[in-house]
Amino acid sequence: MKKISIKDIAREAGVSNATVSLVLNGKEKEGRVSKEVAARVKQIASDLDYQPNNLAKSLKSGHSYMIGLIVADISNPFFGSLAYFVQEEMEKAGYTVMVMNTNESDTRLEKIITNLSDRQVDGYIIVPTEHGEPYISRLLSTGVPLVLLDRYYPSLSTYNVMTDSYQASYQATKLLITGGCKKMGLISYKNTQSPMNERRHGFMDALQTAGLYHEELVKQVDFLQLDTDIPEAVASLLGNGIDGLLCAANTISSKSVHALLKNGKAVPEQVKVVGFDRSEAFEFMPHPIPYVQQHIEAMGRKAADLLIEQMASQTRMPQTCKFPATLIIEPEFDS
Amino acid sequence: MKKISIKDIAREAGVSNATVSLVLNGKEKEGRVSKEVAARVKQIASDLDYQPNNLAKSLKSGHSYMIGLIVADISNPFFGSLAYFVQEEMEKAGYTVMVMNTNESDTRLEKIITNLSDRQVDGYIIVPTEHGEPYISRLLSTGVPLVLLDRYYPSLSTYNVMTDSYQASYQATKLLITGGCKKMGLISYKNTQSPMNERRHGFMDALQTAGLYHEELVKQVDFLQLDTDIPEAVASLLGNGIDGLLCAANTISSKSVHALLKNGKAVPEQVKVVGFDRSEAFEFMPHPIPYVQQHIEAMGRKAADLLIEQMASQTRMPQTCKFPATLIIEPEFDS
DNA sequence: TTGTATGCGTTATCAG
DNA sequence: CTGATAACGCATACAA
Repeated sequence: MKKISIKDIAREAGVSNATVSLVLNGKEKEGRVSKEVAARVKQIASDLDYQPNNLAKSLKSGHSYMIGLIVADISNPFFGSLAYFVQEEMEKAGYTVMVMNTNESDTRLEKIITNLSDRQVDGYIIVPTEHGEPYISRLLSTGVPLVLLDRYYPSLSTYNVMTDSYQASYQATKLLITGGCKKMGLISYKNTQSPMNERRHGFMDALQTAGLYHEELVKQVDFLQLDTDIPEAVASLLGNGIDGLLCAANTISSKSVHALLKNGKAVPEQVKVVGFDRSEAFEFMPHPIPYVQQHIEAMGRKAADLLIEQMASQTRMPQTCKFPATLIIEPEFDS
Repeated sequence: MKKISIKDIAREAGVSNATVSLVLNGKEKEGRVSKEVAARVKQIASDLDYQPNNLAKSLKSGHSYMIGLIVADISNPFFGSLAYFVQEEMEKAGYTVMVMNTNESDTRLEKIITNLSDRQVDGYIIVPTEHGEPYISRLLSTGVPLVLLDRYYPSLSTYNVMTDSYQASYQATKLLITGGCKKMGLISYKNTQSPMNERRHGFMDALQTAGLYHEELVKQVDFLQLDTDIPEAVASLLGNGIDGLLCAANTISSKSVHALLKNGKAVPEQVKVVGFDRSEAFEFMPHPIPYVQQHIEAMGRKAADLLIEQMASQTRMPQTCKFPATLIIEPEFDS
């Protein structure tokens, strides 16, 4: 079952492969090929079930119509959904999306970039890892179209698409304050990147404005050790007598609430909780947990559009696009 | 910032590109190239930051070291995790994984296959859609290495990797029975493929053996309309007076429990529930929901290994690999 | 209107 | 030990 090429068609049709190429690329309009020949070639191509070799096409044309989407954790539905929308949007523009996974590892990021670059992808949408700046920087200097998603490096002038985490966090914290909390804690990731950082600052600023800030109530947990770090953080916060808690990521929320309940605290009667992004678990709480919702679809599509624009125009106008988050307060659940 | 090629190195080093190619591919051992030349070429290559063009390599060699992983719903953590492990395993063997998403659409499956095939991928791991058989069949006939994951078509002789859904379902149903349930319902997807089908039959057979089967208690809901279909199904089942419920997919479980509670039923006091795969929500129930756990990691790795084996040996020994599921009963949660 | 020749970046064959 | 040269499949400038 050998693959058949333009040559095979040319031989079969008794014309040159140049002619075949013209016909198959719809260039016969330009007064180039006679109707009869065109028809015959097309017929033979479909008879032989001809499939063009895009590798060769890309080699020739210099672009592959593939873009790389590099996410931090493909098993996290947040990134899964993001990937979904990016793919949908890129598909409309005729691009194929290769989804790759770093699992938050810088070395993997480097490898993946090398790999994709070797494969001549036309552009990148990247959720950068914490210390991946050098690799992104190098990529940037090659001039290849690039959009950073969900996080960015302040030191680099890139296209960025993300949630306004500061605003989101500030808003969420204010909800706790207006709800009557006097002593609030935060559990965030041990991560210095933009979103976590902004979430911490939004929290701290909101509290400072209200005169309620306590440094020791800002906890950071390790992405890879949630199961031990979170109960620990919660216990510590309870020791400090908190009556409110902000969880700075979807993966943190449910485990934190779980720990609170284990410690005999009623949520929200004794400790009010607000989270980032929805968790399936929330709707089973007698009093559902409010959360700030990121606009995943909008971000995914925007990132795709910015990339498409770059690839089309071959120019760069770096911009940071921040989407506001929406505070969601679900109705009471009457069981 | 033009890409530099073997030619550039050759010119710089004053040798032919053939020599450069030899050196860069580590073929200098075979008594082919002198040490000095080899060293110089390597030096220049790294100075110029040479990156090989894998497109050209693939064109020449006929394989791309890329494989396509086609999943049904990339935003579902089940497939996200599967993708994670497939990727990890393939990476070890030097392959890059392109993750693609059908969103359960047959036409998209067709498009994706065409697309990947155009790009000369070396193999496929596919979670097939309900009516995608013709496309898989066509692919199979080209002789390209292929593994079906999670689902399969009985009519096709393919490598298949999946959970033993029948056993899982049977086991789960027996748990309900031994728990004292007398009238049990099932909520599954409106889908005729292997896993759903087996889950239905495992359920029915377990009940029939116990003399407790009632045809009207087997419900099917639409993948795209869970929010309306599930409450409806639950209401209907409750109208029939069920005291036990099996949910045939992770996406069904939490919504079903939610609907039960809305209807004023205590879980599990009045209605016992068993699910497929873990849901974050489960651990917040005062009495956690037991579930059958699929071995996602094992399946992902196995699928990858089978594909690697096929690609390496160029031979085919179609086999169906069914992994047993594990019944998980979490400890009571004391809040 | 069609064919010839060339090149994209590699690798492989075969001379030298 | 090394260098031409052909070939992979396709697109295109140029000739005819």
